[in-house]
Order: sequence, then C-alpha cells, then structure tokens
Amino acid sequence: MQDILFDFISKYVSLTEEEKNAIVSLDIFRSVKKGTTLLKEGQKSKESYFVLKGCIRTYYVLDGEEKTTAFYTEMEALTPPCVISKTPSEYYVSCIEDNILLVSNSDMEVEVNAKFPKFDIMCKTLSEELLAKERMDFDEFKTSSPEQRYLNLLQKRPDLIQRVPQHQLASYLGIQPQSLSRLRARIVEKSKE
Amino acid sequence: MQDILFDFISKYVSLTEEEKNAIVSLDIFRSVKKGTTLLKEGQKSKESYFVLKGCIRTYYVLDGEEKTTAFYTEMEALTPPCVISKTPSEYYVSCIEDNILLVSNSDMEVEVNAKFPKFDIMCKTLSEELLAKERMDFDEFKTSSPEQRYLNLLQKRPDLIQRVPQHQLASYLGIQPQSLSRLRARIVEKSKE
DNA sequence: TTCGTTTCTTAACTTAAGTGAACGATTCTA
DNA sequence: TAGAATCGTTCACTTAAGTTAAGAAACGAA
Repeated sequence: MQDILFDFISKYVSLTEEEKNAIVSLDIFRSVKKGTTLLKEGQKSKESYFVLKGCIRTYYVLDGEEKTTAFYTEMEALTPPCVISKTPSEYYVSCIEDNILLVSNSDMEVEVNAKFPKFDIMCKTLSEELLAKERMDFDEFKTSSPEQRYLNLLQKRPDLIQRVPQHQLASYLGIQPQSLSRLRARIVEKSKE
Repeated sequence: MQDILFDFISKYVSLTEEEKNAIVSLDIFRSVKKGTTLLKEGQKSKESYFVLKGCIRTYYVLDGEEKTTAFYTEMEALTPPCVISKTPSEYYVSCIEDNILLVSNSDMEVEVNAKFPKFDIMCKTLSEELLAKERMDFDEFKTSSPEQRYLNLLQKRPDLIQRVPQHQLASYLGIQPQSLSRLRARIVEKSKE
C-alpha cells in the first residue's frame, strides 16, 4: 500500500531510502470505515488527506440540505480550505467507502519540510498543478449545461457514477436529484433514436 | 508602482534590499494597452501575469462564441494552465483595460528561485492559498443559482460589474447575456415591491 | 462627424431545471 | 425480521434559462 504513495511521490521528486523510511516512521497511514466523518462544519483542523484506497467527499449543509461539491479517490489529495485559512471549516468531509488514507498534519509538514527541503518543492509543484486543474474543471463547468456535465463525467470519471449515490452526484453536477434522473432518462431516450 | 508588488510579497516573505533590487533588475514590469491579447488558443507560453493595475480576462472560443471564465484585477496573479502542463493553450488571455503588469517567465523563475529559495516558499504558500480560494469559489458556484451568483458578485466584487462588459460578465456567471439582462430586471422589479 | 459594429435590452417562444408529491426498492436498525 | 428511513424514479406543475429576432444605444474607426 505504501508503494502507491511512493509511486505518486516519484512523479515529483526522487526519494532516498532514508527519506522513505522517515515517511513511513511518521505513521500516517490510517484505515477509515465507510461513513466516518473526518471533518465537521465549524471545526478547526490541520489535517490533509491523501486517498490510497477508497473515496471521500466534501459537502456543505445549506438550508438543511447536503450539497456535495467534490469527490477524492485513489491518488488524489485534499487539504481543506480551513487548514489553509486557519478558520472553522465551512464544510464536512466524510468517507463514502472504506478507506485507506494518508493523514498529514500541517505542523508535521513544517518539520518534515525542514528536514527534507525536497518536500517543499514537491508541494509547490503539486499545488500549482492542482490549481491549474481546478481552474480548468471550473471553466468546463461554467461553459457547459447539466447534461453536458454529466456526459463529461461519464467520459472522465466513469467510476464515480458507479461508486457514488445519485443524489450526491446530482449536487456535484449542480442540479437536483430529480433533474439528474430525468436527464439520464432523456439521454437513454435520445440514444434509442 | 513597484511598491504594490513589494506590499503584496511582504504578506508572504520579507525581502532584503538586495532581493528587491534583484527583482527590479529583472525588468519585468510592462505596460499593456487595452485590447491587447497576451495569449492565444493553440500557443505555447511560459509567462505568468501579476496585475499591478488594470484588468485581464481569460476566455475560450467555443462554437465561435467567446466564453469568459475569469477576470484578474489589481493584486491578482494568473499562471495559465498551459504553462504548467507545457501544452498549447486552450484559451485566450486579453486586456480589458490599459494595464500595468508584471510578466514573469517560468525559466526565469527557476533562476530566481535558485538564487533566493525564499521565493519557492512564497510560491508554495501562494498556490496553496489560491487553490483553497478557487475551490471555495467553485463550490459556491455549484451550490447557487445564476441569480444568487450575480448577487454574490455584487457583494464580493462590485467593481467588476462596473468595469466589465455585460456579455463577458454573463459567461463568467455561466449564463447567456440575455439571461443576465432579464435577471437584473427581475431583481430591480423585486426590490420595488 | 458619420457609418458600421458591438453591446445591451426587450419580447415571444422553446426547452430544461426546480418543486412537491407519490411510489416502489433498497438499506439500516432496533 | 419487521418497521423505519433513505434512495431513485416518475409525474404534473412552476419557474427560469436558452434561443431567435429586433431595435435602441454606445463605441470605434475612417
């Protein structure tokens, strides 16, 4: 399981055995059961998550309704905004499946970075990449209709549609569950013609 | 004008006079006329922009239509995704107003960072912050209606509504120009009641 | 200044999303 | 296992956005 992490890191920097051992000795691998809430609205947190196996989601509760805005699966990392801004969280983070996560603490990162400056470089590269990706995703969302967004998702992350409940997918697409149902029926209808 | 830049940088790291001089000597300040296109679709580029004065926008051309997805004004920075991914740009970047920009080149940054490691730290912090902000903006977009988005913009960036053409604002809000007109009329109508 | 283009608004019509309700099917839990 | 809650779908109705078209206003270039 650690190999997944080191494969990932190797895309950014190359690690010595010593460095790998240092990471392993931090004891940051954690198994988390489906349904577990990792972060609640109003909480403060210093934790970032890297998904080795499973799927986590972020959601807001607005007018008593859950609004799911993102999913993180294998090889994806989440640092909640509240960790960066050091303010109480505006959203929840919870586990859609049984997960194996890498949980890091921002205090710990300071230490690790002091020891291995390489890590700062990796974090910089990684967040620049993630920012570019996030902007492209946002642009794509803005410039397409709910139906196009669903078809896009079908192309780009077909696994999500299988492993995630429909009503969570719906808010991820920016619509109501009923609209997603209808839209799917419409697509099937079109494909019959 | 340089002071704006150093004020900005001072929020992340403190610079010595030597370091400030090194930056000034890079000669990266540039005046750019309204209407200038800084980046075209299909082009490769290594340039990032920091707006000291003015406003730039990013837009796609889809089916012959311009789709504006972002505006960058004073104290905001843009590194186009194509600079990160090293692939041809998917969008255009152009100047809405006469601008004073700081234009940096990714090759140059490597040099500067080698000389002043401080810069890597700043870039890391900055992109982490921007990523967190981008995600929150995206979340807000997903969870609100076009009308709510417009009202939000009115709160958060009222200047944009003044300085940017309506049809560009419309696609920024993810709707057609006619819908923005109608929506504005609707809001005025409501406020009369 | 004038002509042409772009921009903004309005209107009528079409299409799709929001809403509220109902109904099985599935899942959870006591 | 029985009962309750959740989930996905469908329907009818409402509301708002997309589309097409037209006209007025603002802007730019010759």
